[in-house]
Amino acid sequence: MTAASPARKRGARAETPITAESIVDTAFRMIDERGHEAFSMRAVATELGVFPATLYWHVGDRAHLLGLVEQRWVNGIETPEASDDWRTWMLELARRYRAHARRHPNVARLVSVERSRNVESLAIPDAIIGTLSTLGLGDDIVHAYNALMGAVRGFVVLELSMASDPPPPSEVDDVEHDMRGIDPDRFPNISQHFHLFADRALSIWWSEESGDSLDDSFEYLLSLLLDGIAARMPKRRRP
Amino acid sequence: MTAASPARKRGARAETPITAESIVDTAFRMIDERGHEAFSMRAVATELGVFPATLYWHVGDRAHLLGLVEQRWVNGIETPEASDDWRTWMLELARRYRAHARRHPNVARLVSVERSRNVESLAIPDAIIGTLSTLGLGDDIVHAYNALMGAVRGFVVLELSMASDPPPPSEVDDVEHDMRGIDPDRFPNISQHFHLFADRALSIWWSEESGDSLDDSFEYLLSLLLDGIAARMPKRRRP
DNA sequence: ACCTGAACACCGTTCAAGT
DNA sequence: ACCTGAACACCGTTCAAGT
Repeated sequence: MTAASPARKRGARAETPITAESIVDTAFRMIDERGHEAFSMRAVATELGVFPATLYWHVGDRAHLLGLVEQRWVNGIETPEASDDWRTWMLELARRYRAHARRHPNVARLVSVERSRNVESLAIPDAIIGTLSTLGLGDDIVHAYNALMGAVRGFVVLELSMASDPPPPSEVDDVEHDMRGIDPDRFPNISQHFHLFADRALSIWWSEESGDSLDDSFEYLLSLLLDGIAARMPKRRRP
Repeated sequence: MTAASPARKRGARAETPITAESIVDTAFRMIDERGHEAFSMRAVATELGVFPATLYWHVGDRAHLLGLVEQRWVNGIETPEASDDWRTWMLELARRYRAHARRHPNVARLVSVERSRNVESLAIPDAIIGTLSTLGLGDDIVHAYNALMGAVRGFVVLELSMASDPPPPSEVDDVEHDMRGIDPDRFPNISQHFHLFADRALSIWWSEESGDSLDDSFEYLLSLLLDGIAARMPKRRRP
């Protein structure tokens, strides 16, 4: 039986008509549930019961489809309602961003490495710039923006790249063993502070369950960033 | 003529013997010079004049080869000599890291997204922990480490993902046009501050030449991070 | 120990041809 | 306008067989 080929006549329409939306839907779900390795144009087509070429008619090529998946992903992030305190607003946005990324780690990771220029996903940048523009930073506003954006998104990407590329369960003990057995002569400092860093730090990490262990580090990073920006605001400003 | 298949007898040795090192060498160079799309197991094999299976004997599979490429890449970063001022040391390391990444953007980007658990590439983490451990941060040392690591590496990854996935020259004008023509009603803040952000900010970027435009933002980020850590050090410490 | 040669099960993408 | 069916030029990986 040819499960891949839909039992339909040449050129005939599908029972359930294929739309760009249904394709993005399916792609998102496949990546989300089964990881980036499960995603391919052919696999999406098979899942929808059509031939690969059909996708190209509706959404263009693979890169374009991933752009649409990215859009859907960022649209899932709700910008916090305006607040009179810029810090709580920024803090809340950063937390929501990270929470959303951790809710869909496979999607978040794939879209953050494959594409980055998408006019449709500028809602969050715009909101951040809006908030920063009230602080009187002058031309430094662009640096504050880049620093926040790069640090927060970057932190989350790195975190995800560890969490969603876990060693196969069969090897997790080997990795842990390697880590615990690192040469104290080559890596004296890691060895000495191993109890603090073990499975709790970027690059020094192996299990999958320790997912919340970077929560405090993320908060620490945010306080560094926001304190620093606050310190660079002009002392007194007129409304 | 079959340029792909080496003119050699079944089972015969290659003239120039293939080593793991020569394979990593070739893979690094191909990614570096021609981008990640030019890299494949088969392409590396062809370049070396051997059959694909040969690579598997020497370096294992694709993921393992990329791990070796990553090692070679990080080994290219020289840790600064010990300094009595932790800030200048940390600053110098961060600058070298970014400079090295920008020297080999294609490699840096590929290895930072594909693998992240490599016992061989812990030299830099170890050095950072060594420096941080002199500051008296207590258990916060792990958060300082994660914040620095995540922010700095993350910033650079995002920066590279814009620089090394440039729109094809044929489309660069379209992208710029799209950016300049964004709807002021949807994105009022970007529109208002467009002159500051145009081609100088993450997600608001199109050309390839504007590569140095994030230099100042990177320095700004570093000062936020280092100032913040300094402020969290105990006021007076005994030697 | 090291490499060939072939095979397997996939990819993304294009295109003429059908309805 | 929308989809099939087939084709093209690729992948990563495995494995028996050679030297």
